[in-house]
Amino acid sequence: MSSNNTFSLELINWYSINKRDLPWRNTNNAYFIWLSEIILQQTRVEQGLQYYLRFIERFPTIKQLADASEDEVLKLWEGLGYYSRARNLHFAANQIVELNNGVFPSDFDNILKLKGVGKYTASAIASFAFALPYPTIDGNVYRVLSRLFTESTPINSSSAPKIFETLVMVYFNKQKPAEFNQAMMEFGALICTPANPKCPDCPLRNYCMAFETKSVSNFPVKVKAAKSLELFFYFLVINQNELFFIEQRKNNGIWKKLYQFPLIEKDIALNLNEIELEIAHFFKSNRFKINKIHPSFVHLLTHRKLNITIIEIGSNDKSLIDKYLMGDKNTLTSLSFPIALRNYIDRVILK
DNA sequence: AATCCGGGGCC
DNA sequence: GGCCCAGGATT
Repeated sequence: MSSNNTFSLELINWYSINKRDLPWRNTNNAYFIWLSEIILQQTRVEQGLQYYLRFIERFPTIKQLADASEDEVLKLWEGLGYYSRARNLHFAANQIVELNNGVFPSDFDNILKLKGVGKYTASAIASFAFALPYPTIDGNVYRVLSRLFTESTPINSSSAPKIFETLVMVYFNKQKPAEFNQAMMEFGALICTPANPKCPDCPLRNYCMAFETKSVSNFPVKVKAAKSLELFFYFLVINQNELFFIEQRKNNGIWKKLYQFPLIEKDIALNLNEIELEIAHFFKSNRFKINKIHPSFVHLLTHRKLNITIIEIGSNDKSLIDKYLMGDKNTLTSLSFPIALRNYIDRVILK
């Protein structure tokens, strides 16, 4: 297919008129573009925008990001979710400083070597920052392509990447890779939306096989996810003269490297008597008494339904100081906690 | 090849 | 209550 195919020209023309004015679109700085792509992984533009502005203000250069502590990067990321993105971003900044003297790599293979950068993100940076001809296939593009071609392969199946790479190359514009890629994603975000796509206003509906066959609502096809697991989290808040017992999550699983209060994690709900027994067992001590049990609330993750109960307990048992960090209110403010705990900390402890 | 990893907005 | 979002790492 020639790179000046009418589809790509009409798409790019639509984009030039209708694109949103976003800060990472007004720069050629590969570092800023990389940062925006990491923030926007599985994240809506409106949700990521303030984080992007915060990061480029605090870390104007890769070197400054690399020199920061992991805790500070996580704190700046607090509330955005998928925290491995922040850890990998920080790690990759150090990769760039050590291996390339702080200069962002300018070829696809070396961009792809950065931790946290997969094929999509490498293609996005390569095309946006360096005008290299790599197509981006994100969730938007999967959806747009599946409708254009009435492609029934589930977009989250293992065979999807190869099939949709072939489809995108039908229309890909190698002379204007940045414009084509951004236009396809913006088109998916604004016109060819998941629910209630704006087909009556669609400038490309003459190319759309799903529109022609009145089957737009059947695409994209997706394999249903497994039912999420329900868990019961009991956070134990110990406040001794304005010093709080906290710990950093280390093991594999959610919220890795974030901070939290001592946690009893169960797969069934506990009654009051069972909670008391669990606390005694947890601390191997009978010298704790419950001061307050806050109403339980549900915190939903993609694969988990967490029923969270925050329990304030008291003790004069000093034997625990070695096992936990002792944080004051300033510590609670400055460290990165899961958002469910952050809400409690801000509302109840810090007021 | 399947599973895990957050939080928020929309329907 | 389910789905989706400028996906990637791990097993």
